[in-house]
Amino acid sequence: MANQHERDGAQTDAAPGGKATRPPSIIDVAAVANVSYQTVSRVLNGHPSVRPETRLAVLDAVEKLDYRPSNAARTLKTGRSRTLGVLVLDIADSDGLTSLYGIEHSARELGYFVGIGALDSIDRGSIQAAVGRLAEQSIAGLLIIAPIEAASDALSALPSSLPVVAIEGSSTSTVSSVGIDQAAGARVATEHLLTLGHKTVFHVGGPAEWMQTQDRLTGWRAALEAAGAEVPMSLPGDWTAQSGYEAGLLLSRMTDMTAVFAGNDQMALGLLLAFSERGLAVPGDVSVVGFDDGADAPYYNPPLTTVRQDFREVGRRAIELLVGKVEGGERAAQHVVVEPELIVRRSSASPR
Amino acid sequence: MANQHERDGAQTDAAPGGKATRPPSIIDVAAVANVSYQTVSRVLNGHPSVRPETRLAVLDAVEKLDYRPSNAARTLKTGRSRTLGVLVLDIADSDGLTSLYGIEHSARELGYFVGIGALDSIDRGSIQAAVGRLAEQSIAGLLIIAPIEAASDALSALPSSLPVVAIEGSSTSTVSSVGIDQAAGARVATEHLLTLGHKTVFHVGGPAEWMQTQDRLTGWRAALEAAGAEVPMSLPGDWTAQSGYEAGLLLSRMTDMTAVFAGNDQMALGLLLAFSERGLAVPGDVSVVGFDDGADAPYYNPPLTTVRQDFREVGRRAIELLVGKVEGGERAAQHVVVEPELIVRRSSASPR
DNA sequence: GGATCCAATGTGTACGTTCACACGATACAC
DNA sequence: GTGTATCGTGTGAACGTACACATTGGATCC
Repeated sequence: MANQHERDGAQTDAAPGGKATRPPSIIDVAAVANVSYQTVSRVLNGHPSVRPETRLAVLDAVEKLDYRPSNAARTLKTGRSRTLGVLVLDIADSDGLTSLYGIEHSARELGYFVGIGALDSIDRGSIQAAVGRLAEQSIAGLLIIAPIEAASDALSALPSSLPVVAIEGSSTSTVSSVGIDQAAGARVATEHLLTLGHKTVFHVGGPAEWMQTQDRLTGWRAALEAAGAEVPMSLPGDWTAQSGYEAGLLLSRMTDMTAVFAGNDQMALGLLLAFSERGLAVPGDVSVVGFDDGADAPYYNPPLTTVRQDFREVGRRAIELLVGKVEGGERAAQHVVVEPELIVRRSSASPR
Repeated sequence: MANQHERDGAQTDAAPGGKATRPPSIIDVAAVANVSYQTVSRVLNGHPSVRPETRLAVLDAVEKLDYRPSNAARTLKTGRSRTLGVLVLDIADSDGLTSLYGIEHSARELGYFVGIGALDSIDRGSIQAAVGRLAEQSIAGLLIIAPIEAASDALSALPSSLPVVAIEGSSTSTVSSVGIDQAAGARVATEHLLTLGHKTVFHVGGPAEWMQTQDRLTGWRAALEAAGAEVPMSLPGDWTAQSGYEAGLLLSRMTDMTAVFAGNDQMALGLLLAFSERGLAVPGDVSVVGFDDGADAPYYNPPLTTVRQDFREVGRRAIELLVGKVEGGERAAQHVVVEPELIVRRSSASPR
C-alpha cells in the first residue's frame, strides 16, 4: 500500500506519517476559477446576479477539485445547520425503526442531514440530556420517536425556539405530532371481528404508559359499545410475544372467548402459540387480529389478520412537517394523522 | 425571504419574552467566570494547569448559562469532527437496525455523535454519493452496514484518509470489519441437526450477493462433509418469509427430507407455515433451525431453534474499532469476529 | 541574590463560510 | 455630459473555537 499524496502544492501543514491533506476550500475553488471567493459563494447559493459564463467556470472548478462546502463553517456563520436530530427510544421495538428510512429519505431530499440519539430511558432528565447532546450539533429541528406520555411532558420543557415534531405523540400536546390513527385502527379491527359474528372481542393491550395503548383501548371499547356488545376486561401486555403468550394461556381457559384483538403483532404471535398448545384452533375456535402488519405477519401460522401501519409514510410526513417548521417558521402545533388499513388474512373467521 | 430579523441587541442570556437569542459562547462563559475565554477552553478540554478554584468558577458559569460548546466551531478549527457516519442499506431487514442502538450507545460513551445515511441501492455510485453527503459533515469515520459484495468493492475506492469499518463486511477485504462468524454459526446449527440423528440437512440460503449467504453456505457444507453426510442442493431464498414458504412447499415434496437449516428466522417462519399446511409436523416429521434469534423466534409455532446473533455487540465493537482508528490512527485492516450461539428450542428433534 | 523554571492565565490568529457593504462598469435617462 | 439605477464582482468583517505563543507571579536552585 504505497499511497501518495496527489497535491502537495497547497499549504499542507501535514503531520508526519502522511495525514490527510486539507480538503479544498471555497478559496481554492475561487483561485482555480479566477474569481473571488464571494463569487463562488454566490454560485453555490444560487444568487441570481452572476454571469452564466462565470458560473460555469466556478462549477468547473468545483468539479475539478471535488469541492464540498464545509458544513461546519456554514453552520458557524449562519447559526443554523441543516442537521435534524432524531431521538429514538432504545427499546426492542425495531418496527418503529422502519420509520427511520422514511425519515432519512425525506430529509435527504430536502437537503437535510439526520443525526440520531438514543434514549436510555424516558424520564425527563434523560430526554433533556439527549436534547443537550443534539444541541451541540446546532440541530435545526428535532424529531422524537418515543410514544410515551412522559416524553410529551418533557418535550414541552424544551426551548421554544427549537422546532419539534413527535412521532406517535399525544395529539393534544402543544408539540406537533405525526401518527397513525390508533383508535381508528383498533375500531376497524374490532368491528371486523364483530361483523364476522363474534359476540364480543377480548383485548390484549400494551404497557399503560404508551400512547398507543390508550388509543387502541379506546377504539376497541368504542367499537364494542357501538355494537352493543359486552366489554370484557382487557389484559395487560408489554408488546412482547411472551406477554401475548401468557395472556393466551389465561384466555384459553375462558369459555366464551371466540375472538381476541391483540395490541400488536408480536403479542398476537404469542397468542397463536398459546392457543395452539391448548388445542384451540385459529380461526376455528378463536379468531385473532393483530396490529402493525410487520414483515412476518403474513407468514404466521395462520397468516395474521392485522392493522397495517405505514411507518415509512409516518417518517416522511414527520420530516415534511418538521422542515416546514424549520424553514417556514410555523409555530402552531399541528397533528398529522395517517390512516391505518385493515389487512384480512386467515387468523379471523366467523365463530362456529 | 426578505424578512430578516434584526437581532443586534446585546447578548442577553435570558431575555424573558425575547426572540431566539444566540446561544452562549465560550466568551460569555469567560465573562461570567471572570477569566479569559482561553481558560474556559482549557477547563473544557481537561487541560491540567488550571487552578481548581478557577475550574470551579468556570464550571459554575457553564452550568449557569447552560453553555454547550459549538460543535461547528470546533470542527471548523480542528478539521476533525466528532461525528461518525453510519451508512445503512435501505432494506426491510430491520433486525440489522438493532445494531444502531449498540452503535449509538458506544459512540455516545466515547463522545461521538452519529449521523445516518440510507443507501437506496448498492451500486458504487450510490455509495459514493452517500459518502459524499456525509463528507460535507466532516465525519471523522464511517461505518457501513451493507453486507453486500458490491459494498466492499465500492468502499475500497474511498479516500484512504477516512477511517472505515464495515459491519458484516468481507473478512478478506482491505477495509476493517466487525461481524458475526457466520460460518461457525451455520456449522453449529448443522452439527446440531446431524447430532440429533438426521441423515442430512437441507439448506435455504439468502440472496447470492449477500456476504452472509456465502458464509452460511460454507459452514453448512463443511459440517455435512465433516460428518460424511450427503450434501443436498441448497435452495435460494431472499431472506423473506415468503421465500421460505415457497422453499418449504418445494421441500415438503421430498421424501428424504427430515431437517432444514434456514438462512434466517424469517425464512424459517415461512418453512414452518408451509410444512404445517402440508401436514408435516415440526419437529415430528421435520426439524427446522433458523438464524438470527430475532425477538419473535421464541414464540414461533413451535418455538424456533436458531443461532443467536448479538447485533448490539456487533455495533458496539464496530464503534470501538472505528474510534480506535480515528483517534489512534491505526491503518491496518482488522477483522473482529463475534461468536454466535446456538439456541435450542422446540423446532428441532431426533427423526422418528 | 539573581537566574531559572513551571504553573496559571491572557493575547493573537486562523479555520471556511456568509453577510453587509463598497466598488467598477455598463446602461439609460435627462 | 453628468447623474442615477442596475448588474457583476470584490473587500472586510464576523461566527465560536483551538492552537501557538506571550505574559505574569511565585517557587526552586545555586
